[in-house]
Amino acid sequence: MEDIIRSLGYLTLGSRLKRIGEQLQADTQRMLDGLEVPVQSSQYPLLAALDRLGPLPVGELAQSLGITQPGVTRSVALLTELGLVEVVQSDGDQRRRMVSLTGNGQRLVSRAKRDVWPRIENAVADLCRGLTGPLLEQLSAIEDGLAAAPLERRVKQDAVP
Amino acid sequence: MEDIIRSLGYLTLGSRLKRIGEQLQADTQRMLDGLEVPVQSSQYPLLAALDRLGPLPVGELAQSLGITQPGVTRSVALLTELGLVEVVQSDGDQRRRMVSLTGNGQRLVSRAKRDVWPRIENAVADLCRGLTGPLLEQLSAIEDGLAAAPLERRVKQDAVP
DNA sequence: CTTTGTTATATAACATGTAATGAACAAGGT
DNA sequence: ACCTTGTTCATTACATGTTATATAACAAAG
Repeated sequence: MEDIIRSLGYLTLGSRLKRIGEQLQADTQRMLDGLEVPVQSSQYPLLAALDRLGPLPVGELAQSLGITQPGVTRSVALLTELGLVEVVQSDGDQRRRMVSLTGNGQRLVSRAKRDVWPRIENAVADLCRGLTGPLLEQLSAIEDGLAAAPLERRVKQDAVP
Repeated sequence: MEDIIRSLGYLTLGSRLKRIGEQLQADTQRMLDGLEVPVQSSQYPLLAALDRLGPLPVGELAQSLGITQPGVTRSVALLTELGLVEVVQSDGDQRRRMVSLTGNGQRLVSRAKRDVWPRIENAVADLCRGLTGPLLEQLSAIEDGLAAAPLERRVKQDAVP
């Protein structure tokens, strides 16, 4: 069965990148399923941003993640519900709402940084190992690689000694 | 403002691909807005698949697009509503529903193939021109390129002489 | 020819992106 | 002191992907 998105080349590059991204996220999700944490893989960038940059207002969080503000507002509401982040009114400007990690959120990120993220990085690096050449060929190699062995089967057991 | 998704490298490759794909689709949408057709850019792959492969049952359409069957069912309902595709029961197996382009759908695809798709392909090819090297660097170049000049400003006026 | 498993599609519920709009607040000129 | 205007965030409506499940049609076996 011909893969149309692949056949159409540059014309459907957007659809193709989106599709590969979704597949990678789904694979990553399966790697995370072992943890007892009820957080989707797509929420980790937000947590990582707070961990890396410290408390941020909603708008700057959106900028640093490259998504729009309503998306951040919704994710923050979800993660607040889960007790992983909290929101306080800014001291100066009453419009700004500073988002920060809670203790639980900080603990989750620390654990992920130690136990999980290195595995994911290794698995993706393994998937992309040796890739060179034109973009479309690299994408085909990634698609073929994921079909042959999804991320969760690319974890090196000695990745975190 | 640091771009977290970009900074995290392989760890967030999935989010990054998805984000670039969405941006490309949005740019493409703006290139299509000149047409009077109320079809989102994301629907074109389905139309292209029918044009290229002929009438297909829902399941095979899903396979050829690399998405799941419920997604196809919904898109087919939408495009049927717009009069661009139609569904007939298969002759043999009454479970299968063959999807095909209507006259209007065929005309839309023909027009797109002649007037619009070459421009999009050219614009994306221009964006990706000269890209080589590791995947993450190519992605950065694409992000920078889109920020510098979105697709709609990359259309060569003589692309379709 | 009924029962039982499989296949094809539809439907519902959810996730997560977008754009558009409105409310609250800040800031500046008169 | 007030308007006006811009900024920040929440809310709503939509698009489009997913998974899980229901339903209908077919196939195979007694």
